[in-house]
Amino acid sequence: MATPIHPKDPLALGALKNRILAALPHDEWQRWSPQLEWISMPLGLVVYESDRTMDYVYFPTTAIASLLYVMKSGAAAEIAVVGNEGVIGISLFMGGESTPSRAVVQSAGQGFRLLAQGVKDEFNRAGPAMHLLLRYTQALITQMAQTAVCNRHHSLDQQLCRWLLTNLDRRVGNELVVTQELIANMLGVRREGVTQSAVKLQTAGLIRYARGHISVLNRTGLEARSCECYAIVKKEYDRLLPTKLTV
Amino acid sequence: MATPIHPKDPLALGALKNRILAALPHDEWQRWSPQLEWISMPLGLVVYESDRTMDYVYFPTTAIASLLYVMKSGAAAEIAVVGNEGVIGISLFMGGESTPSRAVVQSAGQGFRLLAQGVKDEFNRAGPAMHLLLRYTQALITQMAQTAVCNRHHSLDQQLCRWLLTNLDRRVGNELVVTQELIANMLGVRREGVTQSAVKLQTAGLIRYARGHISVLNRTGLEARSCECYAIVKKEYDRLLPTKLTV
DNA sequence: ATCGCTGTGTGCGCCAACGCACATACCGGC
DNA sequence: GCCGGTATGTGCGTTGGCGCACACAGCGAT
Repeated sequence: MATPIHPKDPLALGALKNRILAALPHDEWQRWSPQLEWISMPLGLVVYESDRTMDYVYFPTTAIASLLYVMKSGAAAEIAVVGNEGVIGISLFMGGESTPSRAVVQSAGQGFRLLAQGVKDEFNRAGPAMHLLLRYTQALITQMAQTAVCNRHHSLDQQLCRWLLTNLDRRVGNELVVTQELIANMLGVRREGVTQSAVKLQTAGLIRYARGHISVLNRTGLEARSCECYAIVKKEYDRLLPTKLTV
Repeated sequence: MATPIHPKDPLALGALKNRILAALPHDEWQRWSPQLEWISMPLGLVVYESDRTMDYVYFPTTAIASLLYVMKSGAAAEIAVVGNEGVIGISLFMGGESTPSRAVVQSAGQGFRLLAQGVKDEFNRAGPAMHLLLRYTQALITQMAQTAVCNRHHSLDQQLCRWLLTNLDRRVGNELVVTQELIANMLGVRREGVTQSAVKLQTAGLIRYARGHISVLNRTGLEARSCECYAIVKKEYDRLLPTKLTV
């Protein structure tokens, strides 16, 4: 289930940057590759809207999206993050076709997309691709569950560390391009609260930031300040998904 | 996908009390029924332990279980509730075999169980039963996601209303047998906080309670005091799962 | 060089929920 | 009828995060 494919095909090279696509066996890849569309995913792109049937599933490579629920009051809260390890639009193969939540690109980048019918067809073969998607879905479930726990019990300081680490894992390098305002929106807290926590982290020498750029200077330090939720979720992703990316 | 089966078979009569089992088509029911085991699920039964491979999946009929995560500190938080509408042990067919969370019977009752291999075999047929289980899983995902949002933004008063309604939906009658202490544990809050909210609800004439028994006197009133989360989740369950129970 | 917009820093009063400490009330068993 | 355990009620000081208000700092456009 883990043989990377077509190392000389430029499409495959891109696809290797997504953990799901990279894990597709040869036959599955043969069927998928002609249908994959390489796209740009700019900041703020609404990948899918709540209660709307989706047309595509998305496999981010360098982009990162947040699944979030927007309340009637307008306040929002992030439910999960999907980056190069996953796929956006699981409800297409889970059978519901839509969800009450929304997916928004929170860090611009690229990705692939695949027409809804394409995934469904592949899923209905009940082969390795289906099992891969289901295992990913279970990992996503764990992330959501842990988010619920985290929202209940952990401090903003801890949650900020977790958020930074979760996003860092889905990027190359040690820099995040995101404002404190945006982080606050994702976490569902006040911008001022994020500032205060960020000041602490910067004072402690763990991060350095300025106007929408955050550099992580001491990853281990962040992990130590984070709550257990980060490690729990990461462990589940590593357990459930084959082969980490090498690209 | 929705034809109830064998109305004269006592096993089927019991199974009709679980929304998943009740929705099984005839052929699927023929295969499952010999393997189903009717069991009692007492209060406190740990249906599955975190990170342990499960041996069975469970289909509660009158029992209700909570999926919860217990932190290193010992504090816990409920992630989702599973009662007669669902199945406990989705990780068996999702492919992960275990989860970091735990399932505990929170309201004693009965249910059916089915050996792990039985569900897997059925699931691998990729037929109606698989699609039914996946749609249920999506509903469960929605519940978890909404729990995350709720934990972030809503007051204890609102969350208590939601919890009562969620549990009421999985029981017959208008009475819950549960202590405030237990509710507090599930919600991940202080027992005193639950008392204070409960006093308000009783004063408002919405509920009446004494020593572990709560009677709901005014369901509509509870719905009005609850946050939007309750309705969102209920709507998704009704959308994703066929045919409400008639028994 | 200046203006304006965006992003960050900080102070202040407020409130929900917390931790702790007890008081009371009910129920079952001897 | 009493006793002990369980369930619920209540007060008090603390605290993390909120809402608001405003100061300041960097960066780009004219």
